[in-house]
Amino acid sequence: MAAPLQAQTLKGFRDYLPETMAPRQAMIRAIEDTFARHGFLPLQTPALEYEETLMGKYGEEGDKLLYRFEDNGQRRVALRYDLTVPLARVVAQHRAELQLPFRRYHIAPVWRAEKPQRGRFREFLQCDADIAGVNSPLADAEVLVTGLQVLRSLGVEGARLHLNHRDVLFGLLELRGVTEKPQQIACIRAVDKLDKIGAAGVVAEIVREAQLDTQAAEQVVAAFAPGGGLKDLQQTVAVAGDSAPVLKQAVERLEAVLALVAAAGLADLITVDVSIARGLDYYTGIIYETRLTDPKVASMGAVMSGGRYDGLIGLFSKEQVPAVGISLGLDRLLAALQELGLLPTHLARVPVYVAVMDSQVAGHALHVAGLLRAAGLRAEVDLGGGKLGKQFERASKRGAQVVLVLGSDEVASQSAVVKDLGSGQQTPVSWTELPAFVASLLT
RNA sequence: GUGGAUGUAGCUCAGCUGGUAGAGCGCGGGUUUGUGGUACCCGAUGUCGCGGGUUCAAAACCCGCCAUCCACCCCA
Repeated sequence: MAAPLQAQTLKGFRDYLPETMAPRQAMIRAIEDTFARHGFLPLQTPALEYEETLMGKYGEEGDKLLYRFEDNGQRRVALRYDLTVPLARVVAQHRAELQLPFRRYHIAPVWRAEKPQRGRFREFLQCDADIAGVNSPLADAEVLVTGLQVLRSLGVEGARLHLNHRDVLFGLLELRGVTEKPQQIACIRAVDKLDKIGAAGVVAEIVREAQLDTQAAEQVVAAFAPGGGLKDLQQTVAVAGDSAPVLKQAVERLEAVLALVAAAGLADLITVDVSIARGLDYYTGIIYETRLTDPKVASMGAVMSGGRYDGLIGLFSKEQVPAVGISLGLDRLLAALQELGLLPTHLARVPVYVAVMDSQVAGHALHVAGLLRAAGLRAEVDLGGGKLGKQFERASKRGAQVVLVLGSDEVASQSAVVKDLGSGQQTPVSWTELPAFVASLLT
């Protein structure tokens, strides 16, 4: 006999066994439901796109991480890297059929050829909600509120959304005399690491990467340093006055968005954080990331982020269409929750087990199981046969909560013995009473 | 892409300075009659990641490869 094939998954790709898939699916449903309740409609797009659709949208690094290849018709194609660029393509391509503002949600896997790490995979599920067609604080706030409500509906505690604005970054730098784009980007990259390598480390990196002198670098860091909250920004604006119009406008935008989120009762989940940089590729307005505060999983990075991208759709169309969105990385969130022991385990178990005394009653067992299933209860029928003790053993090993025993006596009286495996108590119940009785045991 | 750590039964791991492998959990069977989980008894586990080398002898030492994890980079 030939040796069996190697059973293996690709690096960075994973199987989701029921133990993780069951809670994962419950989360997906909750997210979808929350998106829908916030007025977003479902959209789906192909996993594969033309290479040129995706190339150059994510920056140098991003291009390297695209899965690219040639299809059987010699077309250059790539697996989607996110859900935002496909959305931009859709809005441009179906512009005539869509009514603006267009609100869509999209839950689907994306692929990035990165080096896998804890909480970082090559295939992972993104859950996005975006609004195309409106550039306003209200649209920004609507998207943020939706995202925060999603986290709430998932029961995620200890998450914090760090909000910033792209023009705050550039405005602060220009105020310090850093006006060259490459220098600005180098500075922003460095500042992004403030909480990781400290102020001195950031100064060093700016001197090295942006070729500023130490004094200038220190000034830059000072502009971002002291926690970098909204108050610091407002103070900076007050001092700078009209000499920093871009900065002023960005800060006003942040104020407006924050006020709206506060009115929705979610202010305590958001803080302004000028050190948030994010990909500078297509973002043009607010940017943000959401991190879990528990130190055990803080290093896994952001679980939900996004921002405003008013120029992206225009790349695919003559018309400029502003847009803003949020993106939740479900598999990273799931990995974090799993590590924190916050995933429910009961979902991967079937609560009702129907024992079958002998083959004579098999048909009746199916009938009884059917009564429960019709009532919305999850039930499985024993398939292994054998002694009743064996069947009970299987039931409890599988995590069932209730076992129904069905023998010829029970069939004769149109009843079943219902045993609660938790308490050990058992009761004979007629078939008509069965669904209600079992349901009462499961609550 | 750069640097570091790890790789022994399904899982978590032990195996001291080289003498061809162990534990716990899990798994299978049993403790007779239509009752599981707890207890007791018995049992099977394995190219010691892969390929070379050193040696009388390698799971252990050396080299290469692969995989996983961690940090950097970047990100969800």
